[in-house]
Amino acid sequence: MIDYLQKLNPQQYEAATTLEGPLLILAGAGSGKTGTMTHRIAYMIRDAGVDPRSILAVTFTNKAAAEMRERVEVLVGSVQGMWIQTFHSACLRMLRLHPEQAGYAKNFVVYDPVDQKSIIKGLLKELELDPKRFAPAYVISEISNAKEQAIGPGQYRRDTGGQAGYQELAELYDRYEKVLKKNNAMDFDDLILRAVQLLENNQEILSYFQKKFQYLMVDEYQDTNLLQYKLVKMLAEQHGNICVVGDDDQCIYQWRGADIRNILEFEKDFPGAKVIKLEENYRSSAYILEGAHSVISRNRGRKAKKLWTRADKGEKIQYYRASDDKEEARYIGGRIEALMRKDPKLTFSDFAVLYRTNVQSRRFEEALSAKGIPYQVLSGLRYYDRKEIKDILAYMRLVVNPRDDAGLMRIINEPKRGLGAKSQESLRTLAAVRGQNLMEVLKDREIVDSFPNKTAESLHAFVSAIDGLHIEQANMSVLDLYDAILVKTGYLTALEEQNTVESDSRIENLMEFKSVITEKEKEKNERGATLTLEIFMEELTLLADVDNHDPREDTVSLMTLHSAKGLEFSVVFIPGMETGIFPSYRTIDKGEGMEEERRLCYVGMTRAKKMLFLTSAEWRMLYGKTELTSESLFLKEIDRSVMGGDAVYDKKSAGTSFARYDTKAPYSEGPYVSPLASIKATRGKADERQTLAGKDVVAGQKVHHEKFGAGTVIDASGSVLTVIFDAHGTKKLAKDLAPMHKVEDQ
DNA sequence: GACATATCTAAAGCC
DNA sequence: TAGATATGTC
Repeated sequence: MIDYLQKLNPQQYEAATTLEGPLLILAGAGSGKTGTMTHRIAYMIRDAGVDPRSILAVTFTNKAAAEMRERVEVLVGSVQGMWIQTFHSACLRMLRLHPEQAGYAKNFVVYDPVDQKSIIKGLLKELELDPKRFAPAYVISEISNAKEQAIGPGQYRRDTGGQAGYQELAELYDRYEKVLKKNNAMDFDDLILRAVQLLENNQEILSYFQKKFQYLMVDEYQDTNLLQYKLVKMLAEQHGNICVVGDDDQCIYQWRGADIRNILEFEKDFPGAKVIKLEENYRSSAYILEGAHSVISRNRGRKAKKLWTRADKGEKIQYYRASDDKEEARYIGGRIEALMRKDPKLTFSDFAVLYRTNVQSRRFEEALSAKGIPYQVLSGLRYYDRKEIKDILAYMRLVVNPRDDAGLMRIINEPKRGLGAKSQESLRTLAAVRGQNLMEVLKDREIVDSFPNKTAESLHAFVSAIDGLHIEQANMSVLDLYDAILVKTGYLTALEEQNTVESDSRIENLMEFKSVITEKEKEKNERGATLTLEIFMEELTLLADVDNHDPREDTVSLMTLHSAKGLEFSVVFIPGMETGIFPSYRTIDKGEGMEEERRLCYVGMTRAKKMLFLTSAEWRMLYGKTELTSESLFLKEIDRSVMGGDAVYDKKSAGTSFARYDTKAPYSEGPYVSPLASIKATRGKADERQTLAGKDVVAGQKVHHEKFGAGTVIDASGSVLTVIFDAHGTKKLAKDLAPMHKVEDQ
């Protein structure tokens, strides 16, 4: 056996040394997936004589790509020549090599969601559509979905023809595509779609890449969508050397297009495929694994597998039902303190609170700061989403590609230069009438002069600034250009004049951004290349997350279950184990959605190395209302034998003790009916008693409803509090009970 | 264009 | 409840 492969277990070793033919590595949580993949690449290069240039490894996130690159570098010394990239950047790279064949001009730009939104907004105006009925976000998601299915505007129109509202959507989609084409721009979905089309329509280009990439690897294969599948399939068609790594149990992104069938049907899609299961877990203690398994095994659509560990049984899973959401947070804070007192080796960064929705974070922030516990919240907000950064990026883009209308619209009045909605409106119209890009229109002196004096002046100044930068740009470093933009556009001056706390922090961010550029330049220089503006822009647009999780900081981590995928912590808390929160009310009566929630639960549980705490709150304030909650179905699915002795279920609601649930109940198809009815509460004045299915209810009365189940009407602080048990625990019932009255904090 | 007020809505977020 | 967005007023 080769020395560096010695650390691998037999399955990992086999996976790392199987190079030819289709290979599916089913890598369970904590099974050493990345190590296996990187060793596989190392083996190719060090022992199998594979040319690094013939390796293509794709991941979903920049973080994953960076990690893979780093670890391969450690093993092999260099990643030179290999394509270790995200799906999007790999596609972009192919498209940059053949823009014309893909139907674009050389300097095409990549639009982000903000640009998309501004385009859709413009189109809504143009078509005089109601932005409420056609919310930009909704329109964008429709378009995105269509593109992920490789459905163009024409087919979209045909497919949806006749249905109310779809006519307009089809028109929007069609025009949206035309705008992008005219602006020489692609959105994120285009990157994959156009790359696939490029290969589909150009046999030579396809053959070139098929020959070039003799060895393909795909990480997180369970998250691939139809287009990504097509891409991989095409590239692998000739040689079949395709290795995909993934875990169907961790497919938690179906809602954004991931198609779990890709991994489930890999062997069908790639005949002769070898399947290797990595089932030895190196992360969690046995009780935790057992608990996670008892949950995930309820899913039907999954590949049979079971993680095991050599580690001790460890601590049982703890469950705590708090009285309300505040107490739940206090409890978690208290537990962190107590555990750290007990075990001095624990640091804050050993703890994570993983919640289902971002709104839950607030309570934990409050509770942790009250106790003086340092924490960091990993929110969806990203560094490059900051306005000032986006603005400067838009300037850069416009300088590179003057046809970039979305970029221009973004910054034409940023900083304020008197070019408000009205001027923008007429510019847009002019451009539309003349079929030109905004910049082309602006370059026409006559047109600009036809605007009111002040406006014309501003426009001239704007055009000449951009134009000047466009010309100078060729002989400038990225950093110099950045400075020039800040100064010549008046952006920096405007901020300085504001002189507020906010503008100060913006300036700070802008300065911080300079170090990002410097770093990138250094990086490139080390590899003997120079950082061109184009390359820089590219990397930035596709760089979504600057890994805002800083593991070096000793803080408790607060994040959603989704963003926890791939991470691990000694002690994990999963709060909000309640019907409606987790599983989310939106999925409760949908089998598919429910399976995904269950996978999410599995992902969350398997993040824990040593201890896992699940909590729920009896009363929870949500959307301004306080409601009685019921415990999550998932709690009942965890095998009792791995739960800590002091786990108390529904200690306050009589008749709902844990023992009543048959945790081994067979998993059945159809709507998920929780054995435990959930409770909705509403308070009205005594003379405004709610009726339930035509029945008048009064305080203290037991009620029964064939659909909603049994419940009791109880009395709270003088007025009637109607409590209804509902088999689904969804908001549907709330509607049935309207009008609802607010329930004050108990 | 800035600011105040009204209204609406509520999951997750990779590139 | 809280935030985002739309609308109103100066």
